[in-house]
Amino acid sequence: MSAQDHYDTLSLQDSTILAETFRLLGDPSRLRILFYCLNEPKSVGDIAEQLDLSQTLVSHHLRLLRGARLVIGERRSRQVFYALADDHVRDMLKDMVVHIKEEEF
Amino acid sequence: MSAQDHYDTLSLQDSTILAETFRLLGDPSRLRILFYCLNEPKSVGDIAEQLDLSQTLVSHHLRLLRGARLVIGERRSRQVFYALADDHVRDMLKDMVVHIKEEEF
DNA sequence: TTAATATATGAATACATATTCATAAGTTAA
DNA sequence: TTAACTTATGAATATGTATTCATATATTAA
Repeated sequence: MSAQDHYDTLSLQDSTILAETFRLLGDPSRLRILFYCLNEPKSVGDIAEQLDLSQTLVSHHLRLLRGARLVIGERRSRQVFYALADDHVRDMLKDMVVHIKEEEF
Repeated sequence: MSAQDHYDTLSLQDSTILAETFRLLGDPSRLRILFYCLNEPKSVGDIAEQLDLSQTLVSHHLRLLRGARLVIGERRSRQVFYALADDHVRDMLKDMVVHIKEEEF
């Protein structure tokens, strides 16, 4: 993106794409899943157990996150390990936490 | 936030707060409103006209955004001008666009 | 005051979605 | 093969929410 590009007009299409990502981040369970997988891949069962969510629910959420390319899954024998899709997603999440924590409530 | 703090565990409370913000950003109309007000305050009627949204709908969305302290409104005689609440919100939105645009789809 | 303009609010509706339950599908061990 | 383990999927439900309509509130002009 060049320096002269501006952000103040968001096309209908761009806003829809961007909103879709935000919408997926707008659920506490999904956010916790993403942050739990932030640094290293985690298995579905591990996620469910550590975050105290049902295995079924975790699977459903992971499917949505996969569809938006926020995570990728890799099968290792019986288990499937999920990780953030790339560093952009990782940095984005870290940035968001910084921004949120900087707000005084 | 100090350097030794980590991001990989998001408490239930933190995830709820963070998700609430993301959820609000996860709507195309609200996103467009926020970006339209990114650089200078805009009146409700101006927003509605330029984004082709009903005045009522814009008001409803602005109320939600106000509630989350993402925007602030200032009355100038008959009109009310809305602006982003602070630079954190502004930077956050700009960062997100950069991240999204960097993804190759 | 009344009229006109600008914004906000409450109710109603239609649609989306988070969660649970039951069960299927994939993988490994016996 | 069967059995155990792990993950995914489809249906059902209950809750949430974006949008519209009608109307109220606030401000200014006449």
